[in-house]
Amino acid sequence: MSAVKEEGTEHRILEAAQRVFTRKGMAGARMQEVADEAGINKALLHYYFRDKQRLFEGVFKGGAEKQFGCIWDSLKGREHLFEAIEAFVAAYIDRMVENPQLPLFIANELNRDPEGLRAFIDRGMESRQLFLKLVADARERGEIIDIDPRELLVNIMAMCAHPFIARPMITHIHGITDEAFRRMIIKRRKTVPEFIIRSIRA
Amino acid sequence: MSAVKEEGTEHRILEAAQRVFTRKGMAGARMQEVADEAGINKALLHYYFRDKQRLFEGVFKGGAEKQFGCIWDSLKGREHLFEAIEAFVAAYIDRMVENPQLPLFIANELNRDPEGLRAFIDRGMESRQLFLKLVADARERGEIIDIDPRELLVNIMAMCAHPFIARPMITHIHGITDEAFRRMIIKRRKTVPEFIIRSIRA
DNA sequence: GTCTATATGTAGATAGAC
DNA sequence: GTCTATCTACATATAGAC
Repeated sequence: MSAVKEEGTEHRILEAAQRVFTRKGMAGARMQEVADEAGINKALLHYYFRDKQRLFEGVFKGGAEKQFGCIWDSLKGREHLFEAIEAFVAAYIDRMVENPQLPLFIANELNRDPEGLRAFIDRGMESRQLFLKLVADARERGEIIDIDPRELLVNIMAMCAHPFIARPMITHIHGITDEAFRRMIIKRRKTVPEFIIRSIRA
Repeated sequence: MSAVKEEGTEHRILEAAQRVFTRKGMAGARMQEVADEAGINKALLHYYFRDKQRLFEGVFKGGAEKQFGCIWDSLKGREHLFEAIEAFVAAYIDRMVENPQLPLFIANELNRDPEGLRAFIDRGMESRQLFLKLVADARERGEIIDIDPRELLVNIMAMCAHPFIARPMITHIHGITDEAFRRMIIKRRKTVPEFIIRSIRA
């Protein structure tokens, strides 16, 4: 029983911490709130994760890093640019739907400590190379116009991530409910790749 | 001299506070840091702005709200969609260049307290209406394809704001310097409207 | 492994001299 | 208007019982 319980508690802590950290950010998060949400007390938090920084890293390694990793992985093995874009956008949006606070959380922590999360970013390097190659190939075949591939990647990620980052602004200014927002996001799995490909097709 | 000095100090405080708040967010910002950066001490901060919350509001009213306001204003008086998009993107990027931390700051505070900043968002309502009308007109004239105008607006804002929000990620993953980043942003004043218009042109 | 109680540090805010 | 010194509150972290 003890082994099971240990895993169970640690897991509950990590899930609670992920929620609190992504809601409030590193600075705004309270250990007490994490403890409450995990159904334990503060002391036990420190028992499992010596201090706040290590708890944060525990969340990041297990959660955010893995989620973003599998977005990049969606590019692996693709041979055609358009197909790669569709897969990437779908993977990106699906992960964000699972954890809508993630993009803002990442943006904040990357801004707070750019060096600390270098390993996280580096995970995407290989896929970035593949993406650049797919763009170059498509360009050579005359399928797309001449465009800076780095800018293209920025645009793609912008259209995937931004709705989640600016969600309160979007729902308010367009006067839509959370449910309507969700439907809009689902639609974007299709409309975003279309939007991008229309723009770059030769 | 005293009147001048009062204005001078209050102004220096607001500028310092804007920098610290946008760097660290509301929760992460320290009154001490604001005081240091303004070249005064904490007590004087509280003399000018009773507490942290009011200091925050002082910064927001005078700075962020005004800056975003003039982005929306760039749409006023436009009669053609493409021209409006070009003006909007240029205004958006120019304001962000002046204050690169602003988008992340806004995103955070909107997320923290959606109701509190309602007035801020509402400032854009009028221009939003105009934008929707310009899209409808262009659609009627058969100049653009059939697209959800709200999604279009989301895409435009995404491409303007996201580079600033994800800046550490972009510079690191593409291995570019801050100077190269700046050049990329300047280029985007032109390339983003082109990208968008290519995508929606009938 | 989990709790209660407590120590320690720090940030926001005030008092009061000049 | 500006400062030094101080109070208070709260968050992180630890000690120690069970």
